[in-house]
Amino acid sequence: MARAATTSDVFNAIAEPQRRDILVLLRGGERPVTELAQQLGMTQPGASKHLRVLREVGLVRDRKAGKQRLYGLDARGMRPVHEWIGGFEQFWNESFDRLDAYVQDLKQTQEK
Amino acid sequence: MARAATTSDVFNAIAEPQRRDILVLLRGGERPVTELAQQLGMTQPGASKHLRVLREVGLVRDRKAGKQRLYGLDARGMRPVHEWIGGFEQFWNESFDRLDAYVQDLKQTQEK
DNA sequence: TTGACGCATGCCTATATCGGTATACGATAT
DNA sequence: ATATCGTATACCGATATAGGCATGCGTCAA
Repeated sequence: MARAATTSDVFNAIAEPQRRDILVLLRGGERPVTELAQQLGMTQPGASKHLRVLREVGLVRDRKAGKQRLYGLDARGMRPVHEWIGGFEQFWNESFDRLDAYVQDLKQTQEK
Repeated sequence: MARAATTSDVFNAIAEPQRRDILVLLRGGERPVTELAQQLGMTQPGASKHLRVLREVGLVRDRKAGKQRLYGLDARGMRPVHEWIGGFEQFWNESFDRLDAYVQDLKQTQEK
């Protein structure tokens, strides 16, 4: 078979470092494509493509403003990710019996 | 050029649905590869490959147990993701001036 | 109308997976 | 030593990107 589709999946959309950078920039407010491209050191077509992916998963919205097209953040789409990750929160705070046991075990089983 | 490397990047590791499923299962405790593969309806080699990725980014740990190899969750690696997403939390709760303005604008600009 | 500017797309290449199958490896049991 | 079980890997095929370049389209100014 092949790879899983990336678009239309928020988890995949934010898996790209450059797309994360775009989202961070957009926290500061709407920005035109060219400005984003410039600030992130990427080509205009490159920025447009990433923005397209972000738009398709609903993380950004765009509106026309004269010749420009302003992109703005719509962070609501990140909620599912936040919730999914939140389901693991207790696991990184507690010092697990299981984890402890594991660590103890490592000292002996360690293949190095 | 090409695609960005997926391994050694937690964001990419959890971008794969099956890998997320594995992580969820592991919240219930350590599991041998075969059991994971079976419960998730994937082949054993398939499970092993995903586990390898998860191991490389530090989300799971393994230890030998006789003939078996038990995989356990190490959720600490998810913290960076949680924190990054958390940086957007205020943006999905507030009803933005910017977002409001945008919505208003949509009603007119809407290209449909 | 003609230009210039801002963006989106199409096309093309290289590459990183994902999945499946076959197989090699390590450990336990006979 | 040999067979068997549990896993990890090698190999292969199909495909979805990420990026770069060229180009098309829409908007505003002269």
